Amino acid sequence: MSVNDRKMKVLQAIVDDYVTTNEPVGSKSLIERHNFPVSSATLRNDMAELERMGLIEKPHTSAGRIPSDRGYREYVDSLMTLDSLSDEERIEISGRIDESVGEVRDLLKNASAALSETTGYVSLVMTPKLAGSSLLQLKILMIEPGKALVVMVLSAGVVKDKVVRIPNFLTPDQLKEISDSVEKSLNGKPLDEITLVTLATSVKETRIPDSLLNQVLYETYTAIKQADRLDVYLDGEHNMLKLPDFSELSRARDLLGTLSHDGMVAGYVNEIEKESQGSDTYMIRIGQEIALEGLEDCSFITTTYKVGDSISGNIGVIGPKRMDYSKVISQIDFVRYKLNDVIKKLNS
Amino acid sequence: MSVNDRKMKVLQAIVDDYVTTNEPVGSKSLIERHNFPVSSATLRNDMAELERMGLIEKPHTSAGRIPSDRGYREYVDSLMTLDSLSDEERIEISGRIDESVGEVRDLLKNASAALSETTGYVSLVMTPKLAGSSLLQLKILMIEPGKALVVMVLSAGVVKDKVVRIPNFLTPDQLKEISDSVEKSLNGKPLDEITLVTLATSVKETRIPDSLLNQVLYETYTAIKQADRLDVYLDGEHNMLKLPDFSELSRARDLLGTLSHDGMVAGYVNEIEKESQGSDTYMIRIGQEIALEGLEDCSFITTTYKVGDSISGNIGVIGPKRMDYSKVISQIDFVRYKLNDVIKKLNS
DNA sequence: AATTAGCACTCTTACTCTTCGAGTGCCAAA
DNA sequence: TTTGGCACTCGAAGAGTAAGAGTGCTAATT
Repeated sequence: MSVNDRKMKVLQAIVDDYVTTNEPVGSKSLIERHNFPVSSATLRNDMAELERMGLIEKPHTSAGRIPSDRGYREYVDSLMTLDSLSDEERIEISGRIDESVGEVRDLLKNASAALSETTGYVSLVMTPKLAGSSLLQLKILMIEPGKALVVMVLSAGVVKDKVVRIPNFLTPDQLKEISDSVEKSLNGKPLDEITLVTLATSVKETRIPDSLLNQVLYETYTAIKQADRLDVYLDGEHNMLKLPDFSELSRARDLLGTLSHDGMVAGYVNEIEKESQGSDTYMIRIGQEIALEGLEDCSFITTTYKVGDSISGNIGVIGPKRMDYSKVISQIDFVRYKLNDVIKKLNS
Repeated sequence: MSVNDRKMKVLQAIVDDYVTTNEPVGSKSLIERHNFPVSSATLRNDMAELERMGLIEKPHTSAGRIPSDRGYREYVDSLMTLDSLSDEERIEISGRIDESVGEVRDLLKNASAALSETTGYVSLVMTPKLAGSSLLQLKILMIEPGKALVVMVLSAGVVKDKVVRIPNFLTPDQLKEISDSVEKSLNGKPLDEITLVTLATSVKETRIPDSLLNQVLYETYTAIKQADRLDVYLDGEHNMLKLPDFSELSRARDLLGTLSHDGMVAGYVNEIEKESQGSDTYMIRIGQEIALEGLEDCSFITTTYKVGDSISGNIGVIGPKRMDYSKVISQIDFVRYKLNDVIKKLNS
């Protein structure tokens, strides 16, 4: 084993130990726990070298070493060995997700709950990004005078709807006329290409007064725009309070404060997804790499789940930097697998 | 002023001071801050008496006094003077709630956000209890072969719907036949009186094979049952970490742990609502009175908002026992007023 | 050149001791 | 019933100390 190889083994051992014990690891305990065929003095030299390389650091002069952000990065990129889930965990997760009755919302919520529970960290599940999907059907149904339901069927079988207000004296027949011509002209159009103008030009020959028509079209438009809204299901925030990493109240406060703005988190996920487009399946951000206040001591692992061919949503975990990356990744992976599976069945 | 009156004034002053300073209040500072026309020694006697009565207590021998749960109770029931909201607060809350676009879900979420933000505590908004409301309309619409949308219009104008699966080869005409007869027989029925049997007997003369029919009826049934599900919007949990009352991590952990089970909280609200049925508009639980783990140092104030005549939902705040009750109550009151208002407009 | 033993040095953590002061209870006088 | 006075209690805060884990460096060894 070359000297360089050993240094990497040392880094790996430091990460592993620190992750489990949450204590800065010193040369002596390193020897004890792992069987390096060298003395502690040699490890001290190696560690000094690793520190020069910026992979580990000391909290203070006379303490052991902890991995730096770059150290974790090296670990995640090159040193980590992926392991697989235990059967109990699979069963636990499967159970949680299978118990969702019907609604996609429940499904995603349950997936998030399952993920936060098995990891013991914060989980994140976002609704699928529908902006790119297209409109297969659109129906406007009269509920009662003045009130209608806009029902949209999107590609990949997603159904969205919204109650809208319409002029009181609009008759069901008139509404049907509008509905039919709107559907005809929008059929197959990607959601993000639909504008108020598209809608307005879609209904041409009609005896319905413009003012009435416009109100209906406007409401329909808002319904369409609202359909592709991203919802975020964060779960397990309170888990963070159990971690020694956040035993300082101020850290916990900052973290939970930021997490409570789920829009911010969602925005960030979209951002990093854009950046790392097409590269790895898993997007891992470590410590300072995360551009969110209060998450400096966290790592953020996200990936995507699929709804049909072109539509996907995000799923991920926010935990302490000091986490068992390999385990968490396999946990996310299984949840994602189950999610894909259940959604496929749901839509088939 | 009789001696007894003064004792109550003293209690009031102690609560007021303790709420603002979070320090046990002693006889001397009491004299300084309020102008009692007596000496500190007299107050000491009064305080000893109040302690004998179980209204205040000492954290330790040589400290000032803090209100006991019973002390807070006395304060809330008899001593508190209600004050009203500042204009800024009204505007702030109004803005937050008015910005909700259309969906009831958004409205309730925003109301909850507004409430947690203005109080600085945890807010709770529950969806209206629909169990008692009745079914005005029910339509089952074919979306595509094998998939249908069940749309329900309930009393008070609430619209609920759910995508359900139906047999693949069921034709739109057959579905319409089922839909029409179901609607006819269920029209006006309270939700909680509808059972699978009711449904089954509603469709009698038909040429549709039983097996197909039953699947549709069963799915419709689950859609109806799901309609009256209670959702809970808790917000501002992280606010509790800012309070000195929860600077002990373990308390904060227990509290947030319990709050994360929003089903538990919802269940508790339903329970206390049942108990205090018909009494006050506001239900206030203080400290140990709250039968939820981790909320021993909290108070829980709830009230109801209205959707139409007979339907109502719950809204409330969970904060530290040591809160400005009068202020929080007026804040809840205003949010509730706005909520009632917006909902009325939405349904009109 | 790489490894090792040894040793002086550093820095945190935990504990003890002390002091300070706010607050109390109670007594005797008004 | 109220008040001044006083001894007493107890927590909070600060200082000092000892223990221990870990380091870096030097000189010897392989």
